[in-house]
Amino acid sequence: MGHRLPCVSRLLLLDGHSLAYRAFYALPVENFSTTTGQSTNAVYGFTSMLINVLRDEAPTHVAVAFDRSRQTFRTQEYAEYKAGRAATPSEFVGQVDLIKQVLDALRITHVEVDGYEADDIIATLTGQARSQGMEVLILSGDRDAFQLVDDRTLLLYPVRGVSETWRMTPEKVEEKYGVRPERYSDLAAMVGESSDNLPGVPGVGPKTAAKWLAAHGDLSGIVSAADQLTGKAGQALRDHLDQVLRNRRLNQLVGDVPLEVGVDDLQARGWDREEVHRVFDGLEFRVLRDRLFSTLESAETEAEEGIEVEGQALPAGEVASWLDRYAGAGSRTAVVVHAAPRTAAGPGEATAVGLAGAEQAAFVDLVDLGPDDETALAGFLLDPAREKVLHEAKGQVRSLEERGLPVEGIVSDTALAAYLVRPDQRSYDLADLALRYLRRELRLDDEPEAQGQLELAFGADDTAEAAAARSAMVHARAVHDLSLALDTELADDEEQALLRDVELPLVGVLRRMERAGIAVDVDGLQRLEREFADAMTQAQQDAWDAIGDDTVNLGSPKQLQTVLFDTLALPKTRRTKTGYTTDADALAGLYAQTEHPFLEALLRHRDKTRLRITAEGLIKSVADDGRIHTTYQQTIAATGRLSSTEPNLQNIPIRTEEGRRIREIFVVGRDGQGDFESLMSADYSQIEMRIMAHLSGDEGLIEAFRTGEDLHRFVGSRVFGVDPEDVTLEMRSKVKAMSYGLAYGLSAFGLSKQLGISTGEAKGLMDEYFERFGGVRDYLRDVVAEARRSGFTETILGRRRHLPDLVSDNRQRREMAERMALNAPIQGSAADLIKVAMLRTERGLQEAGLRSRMLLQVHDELVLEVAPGEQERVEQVVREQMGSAADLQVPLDVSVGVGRTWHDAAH
DNA sequence: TTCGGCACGTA
DNA sequence: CGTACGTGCCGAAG
Repeated sequence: MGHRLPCVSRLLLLDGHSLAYRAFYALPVENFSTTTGQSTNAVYGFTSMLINVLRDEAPTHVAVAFDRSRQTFRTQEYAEYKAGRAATPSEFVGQVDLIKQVLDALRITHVEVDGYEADDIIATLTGQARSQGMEVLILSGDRDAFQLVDDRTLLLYPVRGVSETWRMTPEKVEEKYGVRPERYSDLAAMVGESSDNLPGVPGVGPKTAAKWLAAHGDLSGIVSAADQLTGKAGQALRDHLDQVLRNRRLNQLVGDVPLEVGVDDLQARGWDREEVHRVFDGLEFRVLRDRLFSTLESAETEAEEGIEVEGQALPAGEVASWLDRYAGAGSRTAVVVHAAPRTAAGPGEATAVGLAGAEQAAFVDLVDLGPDDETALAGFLLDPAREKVLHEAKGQVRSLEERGLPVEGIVSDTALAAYLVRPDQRSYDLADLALRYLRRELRLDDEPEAQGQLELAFGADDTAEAAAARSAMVHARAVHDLSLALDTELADDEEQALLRDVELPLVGVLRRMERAGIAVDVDGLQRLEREFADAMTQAQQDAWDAIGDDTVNLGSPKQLQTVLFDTLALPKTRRTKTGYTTDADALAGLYAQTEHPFLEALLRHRDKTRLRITAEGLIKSVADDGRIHTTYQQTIAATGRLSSTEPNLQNIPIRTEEGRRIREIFVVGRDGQGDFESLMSADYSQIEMRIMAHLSGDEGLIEAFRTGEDLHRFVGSRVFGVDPEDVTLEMRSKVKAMSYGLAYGLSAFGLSKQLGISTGEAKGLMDEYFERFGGVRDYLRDVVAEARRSGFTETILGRRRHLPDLVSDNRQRREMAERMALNAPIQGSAADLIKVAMLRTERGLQEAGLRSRMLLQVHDELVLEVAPGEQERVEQVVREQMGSAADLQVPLDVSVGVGRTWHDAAH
């Protein structure tokens, strides 16, 4: 795709020292060291740049030039050349040798010559390459290299860290400095170069120098005309003429350095895989090694081709024999479903399936399926011994079930597997996965490559049916091959087990929960919606009255800003990208300062609007059975949590009394067998804090949970040094905010903001906390350090999240990744636990022969519908199964409530 | 019509 | 300058 074909030889030259220095100062040294204490930030940054340029530019020849010593002809002429530089930092020492080891492993030539600088070597090789008609790319952070740029010699000049370079063409040099590249050294001689300790002419900057060069051609022209130069700058030049000419001699690169290698010796060779592993292991560069292998190996592979598939649309009566021959027990068969479009009445019913085994694919039309074929297909789908793989199995199975074809024996879901491999992708689209893991294009329809053998099966008469069959079989082939490829991509046995024992079985649980839905008191909901709407209108009128303007749209932040900060001239709030925030926090702050009635009405309007919209959305979601059926997304949240959509039932209000009223309309309902008795809500108390106690092994926190005392009271007594009974409500709430904040990477600043206290007080609070709970402090520090080393975080069940930004040279991104690394094991382990709890609870209910069923999951809470007479037994199952989902160093506390509505079941 | 930004609900 | 989500509205872009 991106890389060029090597018709013309392309030589890539790197300035090893300047790039290593760039990297050293761009990446925080404290974040890059091996367990033995060797600093590696310069090696990391250099190697990262090297990989990027190899990937993006696909050179045919490569060399890296290094300075050998500071003694060169330049220091002989001018002792102060490059003097005044700070001594080489001790952490940098030794990294250049490590870089050379990396280069050796990659079989990239590096060159250094006594008495010359890297730039001179680069100039010499550039000259040789140009005379042979090669294109040249130079990657250097030294501006002296600008003089080498021409229409076939491009300079990649790093800006901002190690991830961004400017492509310096002659035009770009001229745009930046006002002169062509061949005149850049003349300009630099006058302007000076502080990094080389070459002083410029006082009062002469790039603008003046460029103007003179434009007028007089080059530096010698300027020298000849020096007497005619006007102004102070002209006089200054005359006064410093010797210095300018000396600068010019020094910044002239040497084009004839005696070298032992020639351009032909620099041809890119295959790299030494074993040596790469050895060197990268020693450097503890796991992320970078992955990147190296994936970028360089993909460049080596052939251009992507389409999916090849062999198969046919099965004629009537042939389904059984095809299945026996190509989809027997012990082999793996991909199933891809074509479904009718989803309607208001329900999900789309399956109309056809594509199948693919190891060898052959097939297409089965379900619309006019004969009884024998139906039996054969149904038997195959239901047989757990005949292993099936699907992509996004939940929806596919749902369509098949609608068609009366239940499925058992699913051994992989390619979307779920890909999610476990890389949990923070935006989508797991089949075509994307095929490209990424199979390096195959998932082409459809008129692409001849995808047709292949299929032409034979359908002949020239390419009907719509044939196209559908082809598409289904190509997809099935992709799913089959992907499922094998993804098996090997899963990091280890633990992740395989996570897929097999947790995520895959959960698909069925979620499907049943979605199908069950939750009953709704529609009349009550409509009354509520009206009530909120009326209150909203009233609030709007009050707000308009307060400012004497009934044209302002209170829902428009832009118009609100005009009212607040122009018309009312209130104090400015926190900045956003487009202006000043009007969020509830800021408005409340303004109200506290000014008590302006508009603010009160506006906040009330916000509240009521929100509630009305929530109620309205729920009304729209009620299905014909009087219930709301959410959809759970299993591959969205990078931490491993589920999410809920259409509608989202994981963000139903609970914090305010008014909001809680919405929970009253979620009520106990009935199914085909009759009425249920109640709703039951069971949640883990302080699950994330318990996981933090477990993962950190902090004795204080573990004791807190084992004593069974109120957690925040216990922690408060330690932090404030008082007896538990003397912990005031204020102390408790501060400690509570801090405890939860810690799991998100909260800073003292953030804590102070939230609690409305000074940063100093917040800092003191955190220090005191960490003093008392040192295990937590150590854990939070170590978890980030470990993730930085390995490149990923891990949960209790081995769910990984990769965080390459932990080594970003961009501070914002790096610190964001650090907070993610801190939070992911905690939030993710909690997600692991509740998923296990769901599996066990469903199995427990089933084994106990109970009709009661699970309806909702809200991260740490399960909502169940309890059948008459089953309450006690259901509670026992739920407590037991949720409580034993994992064996932690602290008990898992489950609290249970029961009631007619979700609100009443809260506790 | 599409999309980014804002605001806000939950754990 | 606290993590993870989904949704609705506005207003600028198309």
